[in-house]
Amino acid sequence: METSSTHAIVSALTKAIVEHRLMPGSKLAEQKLATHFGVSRTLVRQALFQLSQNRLIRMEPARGAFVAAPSAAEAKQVFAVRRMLEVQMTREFVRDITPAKIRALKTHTKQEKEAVAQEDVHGRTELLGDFHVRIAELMGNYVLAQSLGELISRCALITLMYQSRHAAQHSADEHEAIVDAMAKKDADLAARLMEEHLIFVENSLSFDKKIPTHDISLALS
Amino acid sequence: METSSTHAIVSALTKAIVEHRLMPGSKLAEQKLATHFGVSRTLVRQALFQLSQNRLIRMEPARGAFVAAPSAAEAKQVFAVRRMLEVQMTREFVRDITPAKIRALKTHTKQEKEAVAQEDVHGRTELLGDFHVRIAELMGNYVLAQSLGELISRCALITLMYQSRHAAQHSADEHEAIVDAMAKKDADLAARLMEEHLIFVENSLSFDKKIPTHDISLALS
DNA sequence: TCGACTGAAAGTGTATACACTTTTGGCTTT
DNA sequence: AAAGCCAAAAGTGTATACACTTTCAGTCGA
Repeated sequence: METSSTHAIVSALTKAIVEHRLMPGSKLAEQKLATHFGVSRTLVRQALFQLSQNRLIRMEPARGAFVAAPSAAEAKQVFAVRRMLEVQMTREFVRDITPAKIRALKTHTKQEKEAVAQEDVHGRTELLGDFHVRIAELMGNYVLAQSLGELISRCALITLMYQSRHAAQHSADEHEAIVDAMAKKDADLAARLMEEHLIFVENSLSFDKKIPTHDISLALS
Repeated sequence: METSSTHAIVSALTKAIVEHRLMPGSKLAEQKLATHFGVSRTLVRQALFQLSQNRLIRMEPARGAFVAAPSAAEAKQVFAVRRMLEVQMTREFVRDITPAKIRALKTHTKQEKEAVAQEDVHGRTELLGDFHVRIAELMGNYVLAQSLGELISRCALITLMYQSRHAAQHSADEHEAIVDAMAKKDADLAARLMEEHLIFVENSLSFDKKIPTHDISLALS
């Protein structure tokens, strides 16, 4: 099993949703998606099921699939989980840190700054999210990396936090400060900075904008 | 969408896998499952896809689905994530604790002890896992509760930790000690006990036993 | 006797068919 | 003109069909 067609559809839709090309509430009609991707509804349905498990879409009986629009309460819960996970992760990362790992993170933050400077909105959004996943990967804990990745996707869906250049710059700076604390092997400081960073990101949530895109083909092309 | 037939199949298979009625490596043939549940392969496939996302089964292209047999490395990663999450969860739980929540947990540990005393293997396994999820639910964080639930299912798949009456008794005792520390609002102690508890459980992992059950109907009936 | 071929059986992967539900647009009625 | 109603269109839910891959038993050859 494990067809790669389905995976391609999931990836394309995930990207579109996370990048807000498909807005929360948009309907995802199976036949339209099937035609767009050149496959049958069967594969589209598999992809939609997968996305609904990741909470990126919501499926209503006999009504179809819609891009999820998480409530403020749910957003707070997701961020609370991220804080629990990432504060401890930061501590444990510092415990087994190596020069190579520090270099890897510094390379990453450098890329972030470049993306911010160049107004590369797509690139920077992805990089800023990946920073957190990257730490998990460098620890060698891929279970953690995957779980975090899902939580972060869910966050990206509900926040427009990185939309403003200013917020992105702020996040990139905080990432840099975290890496500096890590390099000094100051676990307490790094953990505290990580917590404050996540609180900052959470506070930049905005729940008021809703401009649904209904044109699936446009959003995916 | 969101058929309840599929959900019933997922639940039945999850239960069978977690309870080790279906052993790691067992093949899950679609037509056999379809016949067993009285549905078409379509619904079975949906259920299998869902289970593969939860990492309870593994799907190989054109070869089919098999009950997952996580490696020792993966098991360690899962437990590492649980520790990160639950130690912090314990702290935050104590912060907003109420008498009602303490009562709820005490009721739970009481049930655990009864199940242990009565040698109710199924009941105690479920209760011992649910203790951790219960804390998340009492915090009102259902995102956390769901994530933890998945991690715990994955643990149950790879451990036979609760199989021995002794280990179960030990876990139940540790749960009680954690609740006592929580009741005293001693967050540090509760968090430390939770960490030690998870380390104990992890250390009681056993990777040597493998007695595959291939008879699906028998395991599910 | 053992290993390599072969063809049938079993099983997976995708598409399609069809029943049933929701949606929609126009028509009637007030 | 607005609200309600009905039929057609669109869409979802499940089953089935069929092509292709893997598995396996039996046979042949060394």
